Amino acid sequence: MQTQIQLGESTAYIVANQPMLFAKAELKGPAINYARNEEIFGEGEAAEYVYKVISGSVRAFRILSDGRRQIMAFYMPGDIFGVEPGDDHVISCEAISASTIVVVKRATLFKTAERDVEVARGLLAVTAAELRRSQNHALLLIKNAQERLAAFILEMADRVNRKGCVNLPMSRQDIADYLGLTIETVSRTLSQFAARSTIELVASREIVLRNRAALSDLNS
Amino acid sequence: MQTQIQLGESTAYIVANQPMLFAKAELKGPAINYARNEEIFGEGEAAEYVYKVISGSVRAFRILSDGRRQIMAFYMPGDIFGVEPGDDHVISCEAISASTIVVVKRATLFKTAERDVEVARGLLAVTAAELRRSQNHALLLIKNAQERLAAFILEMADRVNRKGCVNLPMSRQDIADYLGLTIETVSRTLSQFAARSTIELVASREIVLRNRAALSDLNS
DNA sequence: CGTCTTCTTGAGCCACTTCAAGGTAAGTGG
DNA sequence: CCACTTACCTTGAAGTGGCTCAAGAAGACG
Repeated sequence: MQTQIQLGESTAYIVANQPMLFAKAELKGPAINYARNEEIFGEGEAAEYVYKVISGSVRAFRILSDGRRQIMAFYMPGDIFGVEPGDDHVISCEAISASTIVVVKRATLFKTAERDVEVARGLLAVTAAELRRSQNHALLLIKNAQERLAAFILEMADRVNRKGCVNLPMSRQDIADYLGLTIETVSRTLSQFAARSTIELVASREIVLRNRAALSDLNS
Repeated sequence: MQTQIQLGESTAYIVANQPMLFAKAELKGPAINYARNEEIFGEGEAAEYVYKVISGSVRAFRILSDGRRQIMAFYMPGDIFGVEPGDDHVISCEAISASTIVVVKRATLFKTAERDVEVARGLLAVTAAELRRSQNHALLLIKNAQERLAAFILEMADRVNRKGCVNLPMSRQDIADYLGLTIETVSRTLSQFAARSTIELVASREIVLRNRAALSDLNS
């Protein structure tokens, strides 16, 4: 099993054993269902669990004092999240759509890592993948609107690809908060892409890539 | 020993054993001197070593195809850098000023981590600290120019504080590339802060904080 | 069918960028 | 020690990309 990580225009694969974290019998936990927009954990709460998306999707975010929201990441089926360095969560997570999520006690995981090298490696791999993701995100935030959306569409196409049709679980507001733009700019830029046949807006949350090269060019 | 990490307005301490990574006899490596602007490693190179700043300072950055540069982090004495998940560096590092840096073979470190839980924990702590740093950086990039500079000054004040006088090793261009602004906006904003006595510009790279509360207010 | 949410589109505005010029500091060679 | 060079920093004026404000369209759902 491999974990895919975006590196600018190229795509690198690191042999990550993240799934192993949840493969060991002792690390199996219950699957929990979350409703649309339900909070999974909030900023400031004790980080008691580690999570894995089975179905649905999740947004991880932070809120500034004046209400601005920065979405740090989206998690799709197969992704692990909630691994944080400190004892408390500094980010919040919510289900974007109705989701099934496996939870594992963090303490158990860390204790197992002390004696099981595989689990320790897995923990490091998860954290490292998260770091890479965050660094790519920071790189995205210095680009202009078109470039940000191109990067976003390509990222999503890689992650939820179904025969060329990209199905977005999140709203325009979620996309805007992820890309550091306003909802209007997101909408306008997608319309521009559609106007020049770079993409096709089948539905507001369903995109077909018509000209991947044009998007890649924008993705520096 | 503890590692300090910025979390918006509050400051959290995690019991990180990063120094342990370099405390073990077997992990000691040679100290190397780098000249101003000398490359320590470049994007695409094999990640053979892990580094620790003894004196001087370092910038870690990525370059987009059109030449835009994003500085991901600055490293000061005591900071460890170069720990990357993959086998190749995806970022580049250069000495900002003449610097002394200890280097340790990555392979040795990873091998030691297999049997020494302390070292494994240290590796995880370094990576996690880097993740936190990167996430805070991403949060910074959605703010306006004043807020970004306030955050930057406070971060530097915490890291290189010498009796209220903050000595910046990096140029305005470095600051601009770190904050996702232009050099002119950085200069103008600092002048604004000085005009309203929030800071004092003793020299272009020497700042005295006159009104920390005003900066904290801007730092959400 | 009506209500609520989400998305799109338009017009004007503003924060930051771009372009341009001048100032300051440090180093160098005569 | 001083002219000269070079790198770096500051400030001004004009331009612009994305934001704000506003209104309407398209879905989703009971």
